[in-house]
Amino acid sequence: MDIAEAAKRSGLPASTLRYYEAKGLIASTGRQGLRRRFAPGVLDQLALIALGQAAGFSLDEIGSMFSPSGKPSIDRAKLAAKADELDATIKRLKAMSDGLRHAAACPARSHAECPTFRRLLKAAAAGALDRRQGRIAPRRAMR
Amino acid sequence: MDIAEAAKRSGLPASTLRYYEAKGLIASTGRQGLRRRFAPGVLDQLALIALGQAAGFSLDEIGSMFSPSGKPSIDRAKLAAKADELDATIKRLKAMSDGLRHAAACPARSHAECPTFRRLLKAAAAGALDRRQGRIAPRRAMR
DNA sequence: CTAGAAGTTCAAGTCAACTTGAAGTCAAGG
DNA sequence: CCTTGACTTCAAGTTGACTTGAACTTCTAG
Repeated sequence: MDIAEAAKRSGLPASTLRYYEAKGLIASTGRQGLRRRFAPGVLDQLALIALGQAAGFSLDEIGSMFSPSGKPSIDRAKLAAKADELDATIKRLKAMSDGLRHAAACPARSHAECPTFRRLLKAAAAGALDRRQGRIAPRRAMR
Repeated sequence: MDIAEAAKRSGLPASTLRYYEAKGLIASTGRQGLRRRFAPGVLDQLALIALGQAAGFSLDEIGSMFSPSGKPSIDRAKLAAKADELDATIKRLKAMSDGLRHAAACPARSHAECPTFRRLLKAAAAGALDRRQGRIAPRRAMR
């Protein structure tokens, strides 16, 4: 597979694939002339990277979690710790979602005065302020 | 409240508060000499901002969702749409968490060969690749 | 009254994750 | 054979969310 096909099949621009290769996140099987060739497995690898990103890991973290061949390369305890982190993030997100949904539905004049909203806010904000972590990045344009 | 106290109570550096004020996300009640004074309500406002960030909204989005006084300023349909977006993100995060936890526990030699892991990966990755959005930012150092 | 801690502005720097541009290389079709 | 378009490298630019530094002004304690 050449870079154009890998790009097309993964939905990522070729520049990103080169960037990931330079970072050591993926590997090409070699070159045909100057041109990179990729094995089909690179698509799984890219999916894994996208997944890791969606879960809030930086590219460096992803690189340290999985080798360019897609096999987990860190210890199980660390993976479990990441899962715990993720679960905490999920809880806060759930609170935010509930808060937004309530704000959308609540008939109170001002949400600042609505006890339900305040409770939700307080619960979620406590987590957000104290353990400021696990933010979700601004979403990019869909392609 | 002066900026130092607001900083201390919110856990944010003063520079961030100035930055938020410049962005129109919070408002000072006025100046005492050159120095900003903040009403206690600014703390709720900051909590709301932190919450919005944790949920993946950019500062601009937060600014358009809530006025500097903390009242929701956009329509309810939009809030509900954001909540839906968030729920989708939560689903992917949950899949990632399950995937990590499984990777930590699974006795298979290589996760690439474990059917459970592959199923989880496939499900989550499909979402992550197709609708590339709602990433969580790399977490910053805890303070 | 004066020293110094803490406030102020404004411009510039930082970081991650890419993207873009310039300049060059190469393979395939007409 | 020659053009064309996809590929290559490398450096520099972009964006969001801040942070840092320089130069300056104030409030507060002694």
